[in-house]
Amino acid sequence: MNSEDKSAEMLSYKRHTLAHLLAASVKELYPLAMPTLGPAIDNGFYYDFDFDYKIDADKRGLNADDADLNTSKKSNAPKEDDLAKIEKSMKKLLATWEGFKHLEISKEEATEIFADNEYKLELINEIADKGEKITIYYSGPKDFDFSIESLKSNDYKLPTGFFDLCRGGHLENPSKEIEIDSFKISRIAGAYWRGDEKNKMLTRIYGLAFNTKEELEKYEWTVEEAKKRDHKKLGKELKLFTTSSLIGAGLPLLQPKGMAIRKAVEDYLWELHKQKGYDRVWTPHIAKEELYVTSGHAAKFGDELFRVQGKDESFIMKPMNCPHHMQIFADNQFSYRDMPVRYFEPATVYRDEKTGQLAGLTRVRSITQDDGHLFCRTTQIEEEVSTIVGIIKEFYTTVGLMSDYWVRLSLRGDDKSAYLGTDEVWEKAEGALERAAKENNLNYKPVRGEAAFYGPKLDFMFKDALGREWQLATIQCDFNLPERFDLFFTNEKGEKERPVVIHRAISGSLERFLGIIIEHFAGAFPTWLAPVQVKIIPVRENHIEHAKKLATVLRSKDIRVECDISDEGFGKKVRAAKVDMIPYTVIIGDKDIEAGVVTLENRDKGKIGTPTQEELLAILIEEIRNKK
RNA sequence: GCCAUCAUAGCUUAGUGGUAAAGCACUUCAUUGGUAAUGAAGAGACCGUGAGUCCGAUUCUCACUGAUGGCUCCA
Repeated sequence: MNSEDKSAEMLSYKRHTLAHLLAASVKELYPLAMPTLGPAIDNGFYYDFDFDYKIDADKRGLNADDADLNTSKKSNAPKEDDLAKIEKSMKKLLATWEGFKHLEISKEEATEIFADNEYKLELINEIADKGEKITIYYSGPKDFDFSIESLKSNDYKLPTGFFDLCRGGHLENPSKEIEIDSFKISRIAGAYWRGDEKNKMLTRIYGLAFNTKEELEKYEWTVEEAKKRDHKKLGKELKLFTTSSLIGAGLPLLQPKGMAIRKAVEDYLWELHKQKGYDRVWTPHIAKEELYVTSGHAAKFGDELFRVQGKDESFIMKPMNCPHHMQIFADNQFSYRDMPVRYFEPATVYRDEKTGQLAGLTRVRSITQDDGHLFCRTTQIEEEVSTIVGIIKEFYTTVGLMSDYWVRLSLRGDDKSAYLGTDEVWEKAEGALERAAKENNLNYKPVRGEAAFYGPKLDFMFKDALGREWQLATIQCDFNLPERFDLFFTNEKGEKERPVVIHRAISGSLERFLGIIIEHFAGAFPTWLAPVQVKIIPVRENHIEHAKKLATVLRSKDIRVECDISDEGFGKKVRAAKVDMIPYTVIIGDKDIEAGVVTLENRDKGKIGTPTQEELLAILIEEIRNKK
């Protein structure tokens, strides 16, 4: 083990130790709380408790008042205000924790010790079933000692410390090894037992922990910085999008400035596709349920479908575009000479996501996919996939996200019966995808068993400013839909041949993509994406006419321009342009008008020079065309 | 959906059991200013919606709506 791994391991030990300390403090402050699980995590630790555990007072050695408290309807869980108290208690307790001791016990002994804790019992059974050793870790002062008998008669707390069912991995002497200000309790949240919403919701207390106080502060600073570029905050400040409680949760509205960015992305996407043989199509937003029964989406999306009741018929808001595109294909009599057939449509679909899952632009109920489907022969998969990979690389290189990505090549698992399609088709498709990934030098990882039941796929993962990983672009082979809709074309022999469908999306969803690039650029968009590309500032009121004329000329060249005609001081107008992070500022005053030029400045480069109108146009048009 | 926190003017926030304050933005007037906020005045809020407690609620309680964070990185 190298030193880096070693120190990472020590940090994880420290975090795990703190999880125990948290549980011990909570048991002191809330004797009725039932500890469940508490691991070390990326930035610290957490511990889940059941604060409303129905108990048998006698069994747990508690008095009747405590038991009564536990039967009241109101939750006994601590509130956010109580976290400081818990943290304080932890810091006090830490000084007495000089070590850990452990004891290996039998399943029977463990069952007896944790008889009143159904969560621990579940774990004990699992451990025993796996044939692993059951161990109890006890922490406290140096000269402590404990026996199985003492554990049986106590509720986690022993006179000198705290014990828990645990597999180990702690610091040897917490009181010496943990800097008191290098951890803190950060927040409280609900969490289902084992993450399954069918289970009871527990109360999770999160803590942050790092090697030193400085590292903890650095982490908190990073989080603060990340918040500053949060797309929800910037979207509001820069007037990119808004929401309305009258319209509903998860249904964002794009302001003109947000739409300008989206349009630039959309146009670029189409530009990349139209030269590769794609055709634009358009499909309505609702369809009969039958369509989705045939496609299988009705079963898959279930209660996520929005239903629309007409006078006599009922419809469904489309959750996917694929079935619609299948119908467009089916309307034709294609020959093998026509293949591949490629459709492209940035189309909005609707899914009734759980309200708690909705967030800003990244998780919404109206999703515009830059969707495309192509129909081809198995022999054409590789070339088509390669073309799409090329588009993806070009697109993400342009927006500057290509530097931190990886691609998951999702392949069929061992149980072949779980997948649709013949071995031959799967092998061809998987091989084609992998070759396309290789040829294009993608940083890809094959993952067995990750494929959809209908075919293998390539998923592109990119990281945003907050370090969160987003699955954006995707290329999926589909052997299912052509089957379900009985699609075919005529081959060389005059026979019906089933095409393979390839689903592809480059940005994933335009809403989510907008959110991600807002954070990626922290609002300072490159010129081609900027909602306002040029701000014209007349120095005095009598320069407004010149400014407006120039604005008209720029606008006629499709340059997004704003003219500051407010009656404010010059300095304030300059500041406003900077605050809005507008790429180019053009200043027009007496000096400029006399010389027949303008003063041009750039957000990043500062003053550029004094070009003539023609020169200005050339500079801007060149930059926008090159997507800078 | 569930847990926690929150909701006051367009935005950011202060405040109170007796119907509210400030900054920015906005409007008007003065100012004609060459690189990050000219000055003054004005207008703007039934304090998210609905109910309850109270003589009286924006403030306390409940419900609803919406926002934010969290909901297996496993003993």
